[in-house]
Amino acid sequence: MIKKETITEKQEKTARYAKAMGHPIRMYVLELLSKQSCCYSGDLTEELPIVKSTLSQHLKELKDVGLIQGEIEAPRIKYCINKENWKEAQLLFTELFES
Amino acid sequence: MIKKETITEKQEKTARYAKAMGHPIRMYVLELLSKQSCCYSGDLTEELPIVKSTLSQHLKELKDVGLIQGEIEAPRIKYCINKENWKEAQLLFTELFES
DNA sequence: AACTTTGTTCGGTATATTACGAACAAGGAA
DNA sequence: TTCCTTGTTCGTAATATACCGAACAAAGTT
Repeated sequence: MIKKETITEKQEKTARYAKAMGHPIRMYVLELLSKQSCCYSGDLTEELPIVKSTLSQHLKELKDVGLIQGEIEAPRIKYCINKENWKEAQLLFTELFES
Repeated sequence: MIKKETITEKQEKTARYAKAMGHPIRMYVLELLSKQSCCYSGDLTEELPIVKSTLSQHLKELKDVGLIQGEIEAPRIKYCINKENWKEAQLLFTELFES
């Protein structure tokens, strides 16, 4: 965490979102969920060249940063975009690119 | 590098840009350059809480991914946005968030 | 209760990232 | 030529990331 007021909270937040998006697997999941409303991680394990434990870690990262959310639908978990934060990220990136 | 056609080239590229943007220092530099047309890294060293060698590494990363470019203006180097790639990144992120 | 399915956590390993200071290179100024 | 300024590269260290397989936990099925 940078502590010198040169860097704004906004920049920190944008960077945090960008970092979470900075991996092909996570980018894939985000794009999928942004078009498809929801998915189950079992589906992802089949499509993606990684084992479930690794996928779980990537999903956790996306959850931790707030870009997705999971809802238990036993025995599976349904993932979707966290619309509020997704919108925030969209705004942050739009502002960045338009300035 | 993921090699299983699930993940598209576009997603790989977007993730690559996102990763480069995924650090507060680099985000700061990008935002500055996107509004200000150019800057010199000496200015950045004064504003930012890092030493010049660390800054040099961050700038190299942004250069390597193609988001900025440097022009020698001895004895300094003038940095600006690489407009072509910046536009590409903008497009990729816009598409991602709008889909 | 025993089994199955689904996903997380743990332990371990390999590689990448971030950071610093020292040393080096390039070029202008004295 | 000898400084000085600027920025890169090198060596090093601490921490983070990415990945796997095995073990574990939760909850529905048989």
